[in-house]
Amino acid sequence: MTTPRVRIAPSPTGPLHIGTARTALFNYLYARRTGGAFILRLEDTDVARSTVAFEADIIDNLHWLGIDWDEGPDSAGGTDHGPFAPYRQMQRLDRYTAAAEDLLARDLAYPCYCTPEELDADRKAQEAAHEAPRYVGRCGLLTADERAAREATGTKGALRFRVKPGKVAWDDLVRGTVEIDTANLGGDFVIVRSNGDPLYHFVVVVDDAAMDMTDIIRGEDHISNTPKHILLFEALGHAVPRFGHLPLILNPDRTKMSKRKSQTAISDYRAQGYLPETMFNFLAFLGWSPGGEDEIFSHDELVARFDLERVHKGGAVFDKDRLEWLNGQWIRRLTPEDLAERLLPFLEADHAAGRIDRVPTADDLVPLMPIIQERLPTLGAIGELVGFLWQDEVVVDPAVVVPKRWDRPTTIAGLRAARDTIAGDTAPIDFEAEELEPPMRALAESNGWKAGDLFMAIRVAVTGRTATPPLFDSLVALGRGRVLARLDAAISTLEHSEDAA
RNA sequence: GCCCCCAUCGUCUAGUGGCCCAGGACGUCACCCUUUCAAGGUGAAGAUCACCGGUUCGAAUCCGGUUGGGGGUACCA
Repeated sequence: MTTPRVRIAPSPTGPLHIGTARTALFNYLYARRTGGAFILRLEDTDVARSTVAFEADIIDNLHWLGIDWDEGPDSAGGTDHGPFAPYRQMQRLDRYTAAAEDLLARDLAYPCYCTPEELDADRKAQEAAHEAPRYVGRCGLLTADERAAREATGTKGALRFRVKPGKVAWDDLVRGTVEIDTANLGGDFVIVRSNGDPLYHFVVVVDDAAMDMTDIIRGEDHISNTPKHILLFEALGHAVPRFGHLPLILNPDRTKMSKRKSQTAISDYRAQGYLPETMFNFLAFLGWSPGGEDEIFSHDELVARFDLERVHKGGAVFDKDRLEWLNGQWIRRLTPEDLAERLLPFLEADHAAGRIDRVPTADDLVPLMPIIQERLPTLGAIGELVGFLWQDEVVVDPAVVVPKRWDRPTTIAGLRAARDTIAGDTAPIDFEAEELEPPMRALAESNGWKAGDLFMAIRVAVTGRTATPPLFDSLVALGRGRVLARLDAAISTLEHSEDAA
C-alpha cells in the first residue's frame, strides 16, 4: 500500500470555518497516524471573493490549532514548499488550461454556446414538466463547422464535460458502497466558464490528480459531487482515489452549521479565550470517538488513537455548553505560569477597551492563579472575574452593598468596623488572607452579625460585585491601601444615599 | 420535484446478536463542601435504542418497508 496523501483545500473567501477546521483535523490526524503526507492547497479561483486577509486567517488559525502541513503555502501571500508547488490554484491556471484542451481534443468535453436565457428557459420547461433540471445537451451535437460558425461571430463558449450514461459507485471510507446513476448529475456540466475561468469540480480533480492524492476526506455535502469527480479522474486518465465523507457539523436546529445560526469562525473562539487544546480536542470528537469513556485527549493522544473506521455517519450538533466545559478542563490543566502568560493578551484587550485601567505583568498574575484558575470558563472571562483588581475605582451600588438581612445603618457600621480592623486601629494585623480572616470573624461575632453578611458587604464595597474569588484572597490581591480607600468610598456613598436605602 | 445520506437520553456519544428493560459525558435538578462565585464530590430525573414487519432460541445490533431529518441539485466552493 502506498503512503497516504491527503489534503485540505479551503477557499480564502472567508475566515477559517469550524467545518473546514474539523475536516482539516481529520485529514491531519489520518496523515499523522498513518505516516502519510498532509497537504494544504488554497482554492483561490473565486477571485472576486478571495483575499489575502482570509488566506492569513486560515493559515494562522490552522497553525494555532496545532495543525501543520508537509506541503503547501507557508504564509499568506508567501511562497509554497513541496514537490508539487505551487499550491495555490491561481498559480496553476496553465495546468487547467492544458487539461481542458486535452479533454476537448479527445471530445470528452465540448464548447457550449447556450445563453443564460436559453438555459433558463430549459430549466423552466423542465420544472413545468416536473422533470429534474439538467442541461439538455444541445451544444454537444454541434459539428465542427457549426462550432466554427459560432466562434466566427465572436461568441465564446463555456466548456462542458460529457457525462457518460451508467452508474458510478465507490467504496466510501466511512459509509461503505455508494452508487449514483449519472443520469442524476444534471447533464453535461461546465468545467470552464466562457470567460476562461476553470470551475471548482474541474480544478479540484486536476489538482488532486496532479498532486497524487490517495484519499479524499471531506464533508458529507460532497457526496453527490463525487460521481462527477470520479468521471473526471477517469477522463484525465488518473487512478481514482479513495473517498471518505465525514458527517456534517450542525446548528442546534440540526441544519448544516452556518454563520447565520452559529459562531463558525475559529478566530472568534480564539478571541473569546478558548484554548487551542480545547478546540483540537473538541473538534476531534465531533463525528468520532475513540470508544472508551475518556474525553480529554491531547494532540499526541489523538494522533495515536485516530481511526477513520470509527468515524460516525450521522451529523453532530455543535454544543457550546460542552465546549465551554471542556475549555475549563483544559484551563485547569495549565501550569500557573502558562495560564498567566496566555491571559496577558486578554487583559491587554480589556485595557484597550477601557474595562481596566492598567495591565498587570505575568509575574503579578502568577500568584493569583490558584484563586482564578478554577473559576475561568474562558480566558476572555478574566476581566469579568477579577477586573476590579486593575480598575482605579469601582462603582458601588448602594442597593447591592447592603446584604439582604441588613439595613443601611448596619452596613455602614459593619464597613466602618471592618475598615478600622484592617487599618489596625483596634488590632494590628498582617495583610495576608490567613491573618485577615480570624479578626473579621471575631468582629462579626462580637456584633451579633452573620459572618457571611459582613463578608458580602465588604465584598461588594471593595469589588463592586457580589461574585468574586474568596474574599480575603481578593483583599490581599488588592492591597491594604486600596481596600481601605474603597471601604471609605463605599461608606461615603452609603451615607449620601438615604433614599436608596 | 428528483438524487443521495442518516436515525441510541435535550446534546456529544459507548454499544458491531446474548454481559444492555442500554453505559459515560455536557446540560438540568437535589444534596455535600462553603463568606459569594466557581471548582470538586454524591445522587436524581432523562432513551419503550424513530416506527412497523421480518431473520434468529435470542436484536439497539442483521434484512425489508415506513416515517422523520439532513445534504445536493449553478458558467459558487
